[in-house]
Amino acid sequence: MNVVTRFAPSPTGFLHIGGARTALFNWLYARHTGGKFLLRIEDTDRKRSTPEAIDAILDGLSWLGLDSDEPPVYQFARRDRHAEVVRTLLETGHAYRCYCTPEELAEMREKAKAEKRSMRYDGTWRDRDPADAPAGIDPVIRFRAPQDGETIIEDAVQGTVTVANSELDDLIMLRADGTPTYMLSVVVDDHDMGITHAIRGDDHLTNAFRQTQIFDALGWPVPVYAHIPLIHGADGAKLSKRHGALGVDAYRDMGYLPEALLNYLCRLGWSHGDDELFSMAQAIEWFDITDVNKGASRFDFDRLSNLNAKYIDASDNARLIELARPGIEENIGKSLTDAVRNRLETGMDSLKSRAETIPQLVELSMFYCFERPLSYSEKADGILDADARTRLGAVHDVLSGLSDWSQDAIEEAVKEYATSNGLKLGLIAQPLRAALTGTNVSPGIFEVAAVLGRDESLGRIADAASKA
RNA sequence: GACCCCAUCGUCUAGAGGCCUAGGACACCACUCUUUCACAGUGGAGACACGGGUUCGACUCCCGUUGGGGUCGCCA
Repeated sequence: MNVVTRFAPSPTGFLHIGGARTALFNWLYARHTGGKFLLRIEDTDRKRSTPEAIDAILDGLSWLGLDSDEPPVYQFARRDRHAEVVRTLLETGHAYRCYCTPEELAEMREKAKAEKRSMRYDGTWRDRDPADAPAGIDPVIRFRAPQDGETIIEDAVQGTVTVANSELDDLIMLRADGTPTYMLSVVVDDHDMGITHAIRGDDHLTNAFRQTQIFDALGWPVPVYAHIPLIHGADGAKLSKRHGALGVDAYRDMGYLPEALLNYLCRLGWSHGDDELFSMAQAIEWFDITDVNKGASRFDFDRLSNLNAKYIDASDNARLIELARPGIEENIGKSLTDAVRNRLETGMDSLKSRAETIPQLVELSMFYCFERPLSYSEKADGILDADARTRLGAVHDVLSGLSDWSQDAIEEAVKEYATSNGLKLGLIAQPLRAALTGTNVSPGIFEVAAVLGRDESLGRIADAASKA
């Protein structure tokens, strides 16, 4: 079988993290099987669908590299086809017109709630004579659902799930204004697009029963359903903005790399033995939809950050500088000079192993970018007491005499000075760090001095030595 | 409330009846490395929700309880 999967978001907001994972699993499964991955924008709700949301979703997918094999299908554009299918259903007796008003339905709902039942359309118009139709009311068209027996779905993730048909009511397929509803459109589009596997969130599980019934009424084959568990927040409750239900663009802005997010998302509800860090190429090779877990998992920023740190460390320096540049330039209020860029390029190797996110990388890099005189952090300020400043003055003199400004030469000179004066290296290294970086946290101080260059280093040391 | 689904360390998970003295990763704690901070390395603490079955033997199978989640729109 040629596998065809799809991601079918409704464009009512950004591409959130759960949607991203749904897209990822569909994409992985299609790539794994050599099938196709399609995209369908479910924009039949005209009131809530926006072009901005469509762009946000498309941007999010492309940032993650979840490319679809064909241009997206816009569901609303297919409304005539949907209406046509409803007409067929009407002709074959699988559908009927219902003249209940929204108010009457609301009443029904209220009553059901009061009686602690779930709301089910009572079938008022199911077998009623169309001649009874009240004037002036545009009817909706409902599906004539089977009332006896049960509907079974063989879910690739959830297993066999059965529900009594008496639990399901006659859903609306065509609204009073003639537009199709989701339940009908999905069935028609999945069929017409040749979808073989519908991989989607767990929240659609109950919809699968009704969609199965519609497929059956139409005599169409039902796709393989795979309902993947939802992602919860850190507290186990539904994902809210507070704990991660953000658009993928927010993760980009927070400084996460797409490959880190992808790797993390893969491990939420799916695993390949003990493998934690792997490429999408490996995931494609390993992924199978039947290996997805049934239980919901919680979103954990710590794990994402940990993964992100590894991907940052593995990224090439030019890319990291580009990613950090906007943040750096905002801090220094101007664009990067070549001199600064050079420092970043040589210093990046030891900078990047310290950062979990791009903003952290920016923060760690700033001391290479600021111009003299540096401002000192509270801790750096504390380190630079009178004694330290005196020692710095002496170190300045020693280093001024160096003919070779290499990391090794600087280290050797400083160490020699320390030993000959009976000073612990820390008493010099820490003030040196404060002087050169304005902070108390940085890569190795001799490396920093080497990267900064002779003039800049000496200048910064002199600044600190003479500071008030 | 009704229906459906789920249940291994705090979190993500490995585990397809004996391989389990339940493994790995994140987080946490200690130590090593680094006279900083990280990275890395070593070690530690930490779980099969509960109760019944089935079986010679259950984390693994069945039932129930509890807990969690989803759905119940002329939204998708």
